[in-house]
Amino acid sequence: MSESSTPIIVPSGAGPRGAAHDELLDGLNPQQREAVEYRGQALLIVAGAGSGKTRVLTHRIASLLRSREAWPSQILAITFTNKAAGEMRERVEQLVGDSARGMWISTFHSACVRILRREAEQFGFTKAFTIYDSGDSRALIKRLVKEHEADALGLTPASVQSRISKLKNELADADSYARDANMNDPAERMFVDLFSDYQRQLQRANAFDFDDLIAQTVYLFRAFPDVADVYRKRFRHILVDEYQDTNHAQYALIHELTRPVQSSVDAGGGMLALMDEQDGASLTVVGDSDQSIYAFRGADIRNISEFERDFPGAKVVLLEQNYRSTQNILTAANSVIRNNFDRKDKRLWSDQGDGEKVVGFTGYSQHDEAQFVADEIEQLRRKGVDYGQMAVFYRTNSQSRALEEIFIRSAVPYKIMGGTKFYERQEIKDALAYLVSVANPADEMALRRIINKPRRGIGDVTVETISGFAEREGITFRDALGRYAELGLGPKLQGAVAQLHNVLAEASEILLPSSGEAPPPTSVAEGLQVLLNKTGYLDALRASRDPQDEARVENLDELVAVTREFARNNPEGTVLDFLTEVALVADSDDLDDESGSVSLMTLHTAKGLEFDTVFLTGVEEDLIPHRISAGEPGGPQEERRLFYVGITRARKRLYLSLAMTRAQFGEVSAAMPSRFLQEIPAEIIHWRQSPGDVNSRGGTQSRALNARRPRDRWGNTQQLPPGGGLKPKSTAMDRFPGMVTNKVRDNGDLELAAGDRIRHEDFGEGRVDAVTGEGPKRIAHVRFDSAGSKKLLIKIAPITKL
DNA sequence: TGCTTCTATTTTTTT
DNA sequence: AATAGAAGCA
Repeated sequence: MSESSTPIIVPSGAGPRGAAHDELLDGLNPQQREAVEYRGQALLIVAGAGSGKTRVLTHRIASLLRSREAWPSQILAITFTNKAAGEMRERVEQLVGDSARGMWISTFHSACVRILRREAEQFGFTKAFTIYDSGDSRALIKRLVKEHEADALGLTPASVQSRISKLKNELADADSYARDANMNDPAERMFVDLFSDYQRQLQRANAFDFDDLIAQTVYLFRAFPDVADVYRKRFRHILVDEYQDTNHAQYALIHELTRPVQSSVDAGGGMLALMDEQDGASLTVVGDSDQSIYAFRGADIRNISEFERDFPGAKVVLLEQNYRSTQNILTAANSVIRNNFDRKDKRLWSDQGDGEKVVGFTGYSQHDEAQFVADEIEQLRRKGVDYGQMAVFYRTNSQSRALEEIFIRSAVPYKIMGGTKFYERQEIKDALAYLVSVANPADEMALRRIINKPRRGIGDVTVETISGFAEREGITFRDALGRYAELGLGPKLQGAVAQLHNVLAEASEILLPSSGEAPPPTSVAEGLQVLLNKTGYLDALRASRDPQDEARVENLDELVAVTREFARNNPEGTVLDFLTEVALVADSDDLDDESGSVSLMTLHTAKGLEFDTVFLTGVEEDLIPHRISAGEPGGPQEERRLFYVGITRARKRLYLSLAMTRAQFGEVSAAMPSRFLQEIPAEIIHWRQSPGDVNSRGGTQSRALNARRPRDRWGNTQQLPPGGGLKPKSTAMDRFPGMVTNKVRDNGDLELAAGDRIRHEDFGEGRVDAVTGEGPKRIAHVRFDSAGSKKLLIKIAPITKL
């Protein structure tokens, strides 16, 4: 690439990289240094798991800033999660101090929202646009599918949604799709109709869905080169983390941003004084194709594997030394990932020594497995390992239930990352829909959601009446509410509509004062409370006899607390800023890590994190690799990468566990050990209880237990125990002294003291060593005669005092 | 319109 | 097993 004829914005080029840099390079290995110091248009850092890539990235940024090669405002760093962004910002701040302020360090999505809020007016949106999460867009699609009666053609809301999402990630729209589709097929025609209708509705509601945030930004840049140039001139150094997980739209966005700027400089008086070409921004990407686990949402591994082709002259740096894990853990990881063909061979190594062996365990049921995990956690805790340094991973969110149940009973403090998100709860979505209805009156979806919550007697019929009126008059649905007297409704309904309208108007005055003054920081909390109280939403919940509604009230209290917290952190923040944050911040980004608890999360959420001790549970066929992945192209390989990601999160101790039977859909079925287990060399696994142990033949072959299930899928029923039948038939149960049944009770008032003897339904008799905690959280520390020491939550443990 | 009851479906992963 | 949606009835 040609040298840039450096224009105004770029600070004077690099001075000799001397003394000032040394401390930034301290403690880095030669490859890491190279990655920090390289200066050029394009740099690919192939960073194996635990190879210190965040360190390299932050030091690279710091190095650019310190040498005055870049101002903070010229740096754009993109990560995949808000949490990663926050961490990166913090670490850069540690290196360079306050000057980190002006940098953009954010996710693709938040960066795009920021750009779109500024530029929305360019193409038919307002800056008050709302962001539809997948639930919102599913609701909209569902309505459209119904209206078009598309189900008759075999189109379900779910399938339509995922197809639209995939297409958007490929930057296709309804028109471009229609050009290549077989339009003789009525189902295809219908899909195209739905797609374009969906897009029309979004536009009308002044809303973007998740995929639009990226795709529409690309569209904006392509349609308005002047706008794009503003950002191209501004961002001179772009850094992208987890590049292997970018999809086509994200790739295109990066491409647009790194284009050379071909712009005229306005010399004043409308005269174009000189044409100036400036090189595109320098691009640094970091990634590891072995950790690509988001193909299902359009991530294209080719973005990284063809980087050198896309950016000719790109420099590639390989980081293979792992600073995180012991050699045994790395050996396990390497020997698993090796089985993926079509990958560049890469071997992580460590100089930390072998460390402990990987521990394997096979439980009878998922409860049994969970009990093993809980016991092991307690034992490690007694040895001084912090709860916060232990994590439990699983493939699917539903697996967290059994773990949670046992953890509660065993008084293991835990937190679940991700999963059913706070912001996806009904009552929270309702409350947010109220805020949206005020902030973005064009959003009919939000209004429809809350128009009859709480019950106002406004049903489908009335909604359609209002909608029809709005259409005839050419006004928005929201405005139609304001003209309640003209809707031709009965007096009761008219009153209900009028009341809703008035509350919305009142909240609007608080949140977006018509005087044009900036609302005070407390306005969001205030507005929300007005909406919840004066609409009667809270009253309805309080009056309800559904016990769940009590929890809903608490959740709403918490939401109000969140708005207050938001106001503290963002004194200038408006209701729009609040809604944006809520839409884009996943629960896994929860920044206040309660360091005193064990983290539970899916393997996907685990990416990018690390823990001293990792429990990888449910290592079974049909779970990992997941059954559904088998049919998908590249599915099994992606599952293997996912397993690999899980293994490489562990620093010192890795546990792999599975269960012989697993309950799913309310039915218990036999489970088989995952094929991935066999890929790990036997000598580095120490099986506390191997699948072979539980196999009635006592063989080493991995087979499912012949549990007393009539529907054992191999048709086996019972077999003789290894000993040849001297003892009565051994059932699998004999081998599980710690097996757990599924009973929960309430012994809220059971009084226990040290020295008491108790009987536990699963663990037998034992002696109480100590009682700690208060009230409903009282915990008994019990030494059982046969099952060892355990902590039990007295309130719910199945125990009786003897 | 709203409540109750019955039925069908779900669980792959997420910004 | 749990829940959301549909259908049926008041």
